[in-house]
Amino acid sequence: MADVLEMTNFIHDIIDEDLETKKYGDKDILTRFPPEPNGYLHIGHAKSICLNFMTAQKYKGACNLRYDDTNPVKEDVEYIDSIEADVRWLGFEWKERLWASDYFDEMYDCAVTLIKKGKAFVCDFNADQIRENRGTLTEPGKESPYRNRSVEENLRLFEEMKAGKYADGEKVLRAKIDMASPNINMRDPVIYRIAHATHHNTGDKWCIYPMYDFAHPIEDAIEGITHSICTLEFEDHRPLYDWVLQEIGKWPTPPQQIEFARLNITNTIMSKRYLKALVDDGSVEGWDDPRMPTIAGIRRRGYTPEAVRDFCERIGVAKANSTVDVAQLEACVRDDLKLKVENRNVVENPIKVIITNYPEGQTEEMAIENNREVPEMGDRMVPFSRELWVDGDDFMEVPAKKYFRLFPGNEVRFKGAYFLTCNEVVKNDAGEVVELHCTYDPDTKSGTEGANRKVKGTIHWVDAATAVKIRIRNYDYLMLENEETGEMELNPDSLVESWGYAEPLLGEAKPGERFQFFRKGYYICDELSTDDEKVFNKIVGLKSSFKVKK
RNA sequence: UGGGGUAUCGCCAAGCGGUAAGGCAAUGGAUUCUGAUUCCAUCAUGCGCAGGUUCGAAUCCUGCUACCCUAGCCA
Repeated sequence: MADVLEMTNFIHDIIDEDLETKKYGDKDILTRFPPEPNGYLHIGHAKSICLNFMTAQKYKGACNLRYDDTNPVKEDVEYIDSIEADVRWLGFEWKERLWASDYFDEMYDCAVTLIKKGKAFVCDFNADQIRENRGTLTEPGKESPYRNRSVEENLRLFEEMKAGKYADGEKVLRAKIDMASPNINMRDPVIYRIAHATHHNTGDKWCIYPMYDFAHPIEDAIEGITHSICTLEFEDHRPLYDWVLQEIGKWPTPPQQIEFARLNITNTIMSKRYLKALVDDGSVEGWDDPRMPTIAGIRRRGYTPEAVRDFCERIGVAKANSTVDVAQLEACVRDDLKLKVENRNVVENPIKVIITNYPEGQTEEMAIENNREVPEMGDRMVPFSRELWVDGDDFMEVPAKKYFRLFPGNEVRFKGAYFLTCNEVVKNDAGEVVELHCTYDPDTKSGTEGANRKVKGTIHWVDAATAVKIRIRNYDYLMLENEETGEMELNPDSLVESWGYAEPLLGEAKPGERFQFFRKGYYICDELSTDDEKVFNKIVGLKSSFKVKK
């Protein structure tokens, strides 16, 4: 775990001050996580979830889960289940689960209030006309000719909009603020639009729907949110957020919006749109493909919620745009897994080892610790006999510099067993190494005096007679940064399937179980596993200062 | 070109006028029945740039520069 006493950030500073000045009286801190139900949550959302829920926890307050479902044409209930599962998986429980659409009545009343105050008007402009009159970044906009309609007329027209008298786009309700404002969001923004669409929650009750800028502050205020935390791009919207609440005037201590920088990670694309494209064109196997940065994906990949939470704490919260090195995430995963997970012997690209001086037909049960760092995990018994498999990476006919595993004439320790010396290399017609003839030193059995002799290399092995064949899905980054262009590109080698031999115990692995494959990395038994074939996903590799050059 | 933000080690990030935390990465070394882990050590006379104020500035002032957001009836 990160060696941090207590994570704080600038948002906590703001809250501390608000508490000090009793800005919200004796009210508890209340935050909210407000996803729009239009896709799967990703690791970027995890940052927001952790921020909102952990901040609430820190101040002994609470956090609501609220679906921001104000646009019926873009949203779908199919995402609801995954969103809730993801938040819960991360280890958080919301105070209330709410829908923005439940406030449609109240929002309508708020709009009427604005109209009555002369702060909102019905505009007959279409989208193009509104854009043409909005002005530019440097030039002020022009006021709509409908801007000065009487309160009575506006009331009547808005009522008619609600009643379905007009087609989509025919009229909108606009806030009457300032067409000359340097902040374009304040140039009479649209706050209600007409959309004859069936809403997943309210059905056909409404044909007018509030815009985000109008709806969100009201949603927050109704729930009594104290701190409405969102991402940086909404900074320019804050004056409008405050304006809406101020003008409606129903809430004496309105919530305040605070913005922070969204998460970017190297070799990772966070765009929902892009991720959806990968799913749709078959580049990945689905939203929960273990290579995806979605929460569903990293869960299936074998990452733990503890690791993700730790990551979110370690990276901090600030307002500077940044891109976190993916190694930071991986470090969190390794840190969490290393003390939780048992070791297993697995070999890939296997090479047969025959111990020429070991009695035929004999088998010994070798005790091997499950996790050297955690003795409480105990030992397991692994069969050892005359014929074994070793990993293709653990033998080099011509050893590289500083290579101290198996090569002709070299003696190495077979983890938990004996010292073996490679004497003879047997190749097939194609010149590939298929078999190694070795001799073992009977006086070096693990746990005995003779095993204390120093030897440079220790490798793992699998008993050939009892080996279990498994399928291994080795993952690399889905996206890679092109070194020349800096652009992110799909990595064609993001999934490399292989097979290997495993010690017998692994044949009983259950989906979801995680292991460290000795010397290789962390793996999780995938959902695809059957009794006949076990499938393992690579979670993350071990750090290694030695790479075999092939 | 208006407005709003942000600039501290390769990557995150503390710092809020008293002389640059921490994490990741990297490097060197020790231990090791995983080249893992663990452990020790190294890693910004420097805080976008240039001036100024001050006994003292990453922190205050002035002027620049770079990057991000912003002209949806999306959120």
